[in-house]
Amino acid sequence: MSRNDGLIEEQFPNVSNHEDIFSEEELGEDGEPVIQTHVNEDGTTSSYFDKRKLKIAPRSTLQFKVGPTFEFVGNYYEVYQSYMGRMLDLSIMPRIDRGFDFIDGEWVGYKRNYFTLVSSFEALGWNLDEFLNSCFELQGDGSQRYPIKYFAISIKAKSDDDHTEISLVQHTAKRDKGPQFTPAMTPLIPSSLPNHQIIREASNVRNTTKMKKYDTTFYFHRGDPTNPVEYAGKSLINSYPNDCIQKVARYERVQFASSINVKKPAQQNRHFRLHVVLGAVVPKGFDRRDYSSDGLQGSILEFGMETQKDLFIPLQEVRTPPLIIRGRSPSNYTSSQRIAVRTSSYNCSYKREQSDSMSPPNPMLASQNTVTSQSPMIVSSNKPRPGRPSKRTSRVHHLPVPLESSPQSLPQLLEPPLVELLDEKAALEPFAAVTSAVRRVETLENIENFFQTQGSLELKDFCHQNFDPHTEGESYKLPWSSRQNSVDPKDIELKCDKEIQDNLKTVGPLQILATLKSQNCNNGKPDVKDKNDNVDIGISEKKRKLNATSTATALELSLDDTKELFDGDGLKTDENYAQSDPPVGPFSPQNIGPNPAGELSFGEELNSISFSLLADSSSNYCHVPNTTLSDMEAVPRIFESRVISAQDMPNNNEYAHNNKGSQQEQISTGDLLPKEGHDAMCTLPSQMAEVGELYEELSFYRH
DNA sequence: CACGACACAAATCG
DNA sequence: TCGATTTGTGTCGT
Repeated sequence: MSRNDGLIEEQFPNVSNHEDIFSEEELGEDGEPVIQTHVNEDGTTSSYFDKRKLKIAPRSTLQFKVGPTFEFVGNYYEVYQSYMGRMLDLSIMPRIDRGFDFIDGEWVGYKRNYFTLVSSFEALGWNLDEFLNSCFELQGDGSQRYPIKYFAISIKAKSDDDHTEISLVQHTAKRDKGPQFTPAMTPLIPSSLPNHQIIREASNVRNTTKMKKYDTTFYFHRGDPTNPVEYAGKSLINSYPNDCIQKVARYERVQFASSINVKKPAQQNRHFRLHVVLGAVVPKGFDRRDYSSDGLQGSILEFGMETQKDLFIPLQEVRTPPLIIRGRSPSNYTSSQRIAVRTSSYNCSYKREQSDSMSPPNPMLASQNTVTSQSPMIVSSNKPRPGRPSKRTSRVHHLPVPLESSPQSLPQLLEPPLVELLDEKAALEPFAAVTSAVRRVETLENIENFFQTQGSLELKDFCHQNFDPHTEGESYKLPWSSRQNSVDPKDIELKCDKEIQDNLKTVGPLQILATLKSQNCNNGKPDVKDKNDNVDIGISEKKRKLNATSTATALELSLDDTKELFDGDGLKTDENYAQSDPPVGPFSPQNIGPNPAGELSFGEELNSISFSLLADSSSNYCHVPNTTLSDMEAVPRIFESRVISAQDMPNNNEYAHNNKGSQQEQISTGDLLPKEGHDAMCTLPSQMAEVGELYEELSFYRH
């Protein structure tokens, strides 16, 4: 992992001793937690934070988070096993793993940022081999049935207001340097849905060993000699379009089209929904006479080459609750929130009084704050902001920042709260706070003091209730502020505070909400018996253990003094398909409301919670035959209307020359996808019609 | 103000 | 440990 491991482990033992401390640190000016953390099913955590208030590094694992639970939309056509007549009971299993935060009761995404949606589906009651060895037929509108070539999943976005479809765009890891395409329909076989953590770990794998490790999780290789099962020639598995068949549809690096309007004319937020559709692909002869393309039956997609068109017939559909997409307005980023932050804190007369006995703000210190600090509370930065070098970088912070400031100068303003915070802390604990032009270490006491005395007025009550300076006697160092306005998840210190909100665990800057219900399970799982029933259906109640062990560097938080947090079954409201409006987040009222006992309580099964700050996937590695390697790496891409030329790829030659580690994967950008790569083309962009349009993307990866 | 394009920077990957 | 990669987002220019 990283250099911070030691720090975390070293500090962790202290956590249980300071449960009552750090009650406010994680609270912002408005009294809301800056980060709310939800424990996922697999022990990983989803940290929801408002990008207007807190900027997190682009590659931080905190950018991965489970999104909203999907709700059932409907079942459409029915599928039966050929000859036997057994009806298929299908269930879409989707999950969003990046891109949506639960903020103030709404699911919020960013137009400019990627989101990840993954989905698999299951055929209830079927053994995979049995399933793949069978044949299935689609029950048409009439009495006729149509042979199913394969099953597939597709995704789409819709406006929740007018139900129009919204374009989605997918990028490769190369983003601007690579092609863009619409999320493609993905032929799929039944499979379980990999954990959120697996999706995280597998999100940017280039290492061949690692790719092999995940191969069986995501792919089924038809014809793999190591597969003991022999499939009949006419079985379903043999009618899939490629030998490499996906088990999980992974839609990564997806964005809403940049052209969408995220607001209604009246400036209200538009709401969108992401839909996942499981369908069956049948030959074009499908009789659709009774079909209304825009009715509840979903939509039939026609695709394939002219000579052999196939139809994607929807079988089941699920969707997210309404989503808000924030546009590019500066108001949606921290850079625009600084005035608010500063004024509310900086102008606090209460704080001013307190400051009398302290050193005045020290702008110099802050301006040179290269600090190795780590509090996520520091939403401020004293470092040049990302982006192009500012033309105003010459600004010197000699004086406390004035309250007035033009929007233009804003980005360069210091964060007064930080400035004061640091200085005041230094004044309080001069011996503990190492104040250096380049480095500064803060003590917990100082931090506490700051928040107690400088925190927003709304927090005062909490402060008085929970603050107990005597429980924290030692120089428990909390590296303070730091990577500027970014928060390193590894820097987050875990602390408990069972009194703030009964079932919210305060973990340093994080609030861990331990919940027995997962928003991921049984998504889109309709009542199996009642097809075409859009009504809310029962949720299968899978008891989940919260003490899931994480493969990551996990911090076990002792909860000896805690009891039942939830009563499991009674709290699974966000798995209730009927509750889509308002959207139900991970923090349902039941979850975050105080409980009568006034204690944090967890389910009986919960003895500990593993907070996985950073997943160390190394333990998950395993070996897989190398035979599929070339396939795995042959990721096909198209470059839409773009002509790939020397101009477009000025570094092409360099790539080849620097291609030390890779064998022959290097393929010039203009080359067609090699033969063996075809089987790996499970995720061809939907617009791709000809192999000739394919370009090897490896050149992008091999530098 | 919105969007395409380019740029920077910070964590991850290998 | 360090260079390459990936991705949030700052910024310019239209």
